[in-house]
Amino acid sequence: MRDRREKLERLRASGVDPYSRGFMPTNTTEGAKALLGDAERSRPVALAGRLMVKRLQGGLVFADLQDGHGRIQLMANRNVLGEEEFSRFADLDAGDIIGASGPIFRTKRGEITLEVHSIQLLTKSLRPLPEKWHGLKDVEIRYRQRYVDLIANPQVRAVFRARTRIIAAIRGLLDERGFIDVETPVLQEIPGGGHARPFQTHHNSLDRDLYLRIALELHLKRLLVGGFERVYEIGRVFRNEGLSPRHNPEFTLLESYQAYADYEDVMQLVEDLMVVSAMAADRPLETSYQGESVNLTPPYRRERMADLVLEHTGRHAAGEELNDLFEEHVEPRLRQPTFVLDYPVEISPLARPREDDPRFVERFELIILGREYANAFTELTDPIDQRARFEAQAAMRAAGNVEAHPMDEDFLRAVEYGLPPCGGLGIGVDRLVMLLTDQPSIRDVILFPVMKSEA
RNA sequence: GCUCGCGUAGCUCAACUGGCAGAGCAGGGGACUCUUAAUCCCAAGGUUCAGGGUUCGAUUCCCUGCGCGAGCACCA
Repeated sequence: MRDRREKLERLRASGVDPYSRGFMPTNTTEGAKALLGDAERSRPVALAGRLMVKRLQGGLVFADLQDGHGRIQLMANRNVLGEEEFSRFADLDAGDIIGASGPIFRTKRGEITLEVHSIQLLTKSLRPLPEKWHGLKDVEIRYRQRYVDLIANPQVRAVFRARTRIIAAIRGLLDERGFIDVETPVLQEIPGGGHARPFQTHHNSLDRDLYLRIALELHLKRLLVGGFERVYEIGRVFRNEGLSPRHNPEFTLLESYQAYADYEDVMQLVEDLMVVSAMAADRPLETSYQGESVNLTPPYRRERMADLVLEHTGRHAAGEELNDLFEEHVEPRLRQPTFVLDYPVEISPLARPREDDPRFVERFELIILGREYANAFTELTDPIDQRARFEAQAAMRAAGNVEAHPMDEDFLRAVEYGLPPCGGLGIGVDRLVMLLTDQPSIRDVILFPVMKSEA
């Protein structure tokens, strides 16, 4: 650090701007490598990136230049560059961002290399890079200073590129099927659509408390009332809960709603989404997660919750007890993709009851490796029933259950205008990305995860 | 919030039952015209997370705090 500050001042004194501009690369490192083909030398190209490793060898300097796409070796030759520019090149530090120009050729060892004919220092780096061989391992620094993680660990960049591709593929499929991509409020008066403690905030000029949304559901359904028949949103939601390898207080949720569909149709959609997502992540359907093999090839097994609980525990149960037994005894044992069907009505205040047995609703979750990846139902469209469900939740709330669903009169008013029969879906995007990039922690798929204050 | 583990140089890691805190890489100086974890020589680099305690002596043992991780709780 100190040495580099001094070097910075020396550079300035010698008339070099250590934070210059005006350099435009003609190619990426990968593009430049491809340019060579079978030729001995290419036309001159201009590349820009971060200098990663420097190897001095007398009158030659080899260095690796890293850009957003990859790396290429640079070679500077004293006899080609001239004494002055050669020593300027040799004086560069690992971490500096530079522009380099010259033709591409192959070294005697066969490495595709740019022969440096001119260089420009674009940004001087004042801090040393992590160890070149072991990279950066300290997870605390990796998460707090993700920029360093991304410089030092190319596989981390690959994970986040895969994340972006997965989300693009999801959008692509939904767009193609006529869903429209919408944005609904993050700041809400009534944080509904799920069971979770919200973050509270305050609007100063309205002098009113607001909450960060915990789900997307109720606004998306209002849009179905309004006449949009297929909508979806991929957006950040916030839940005021503990942290774990599977929980970050802010995370990305996909929710979609499709008029005139039911949960059977949504199961089909989920299977299709899983396939396009895996493809986008370059992940085969027969794959593994953290060493455990899993086959994502549809169709997925479909089982009623009550049947699964009976099978695993020998017990007939209903209501919340059924769900508790399921979570404790069944869910952890469901390793291959399974649609668990027909949840108790008590824990599903927004879902449509089964006609043949109103103790249950037309709801499913997709469980893979003991974890939930999707939650969906045939939506409740009866405003009278919906009001009764909210009132039941409000009673639980009054009894001290802070996560019971709050009453939302405006939502009820919307449903009273007429919500078309529809199927809704929610998918935790971060957890899906974890599965498809084989990452053990949600922090590995969120660029800047929530951390405690730095000491 | 609870339990357990971890915290040593910029980075990756050592340091026996408590006995002078070390190496590699990075950074500094030097040699070297086909290296690619370059190599070789020289010098430098520390609040051992913080504070307290036990001890002749603490990186090591004890307590408290902070941070990180895992598990639990919580989170349908």
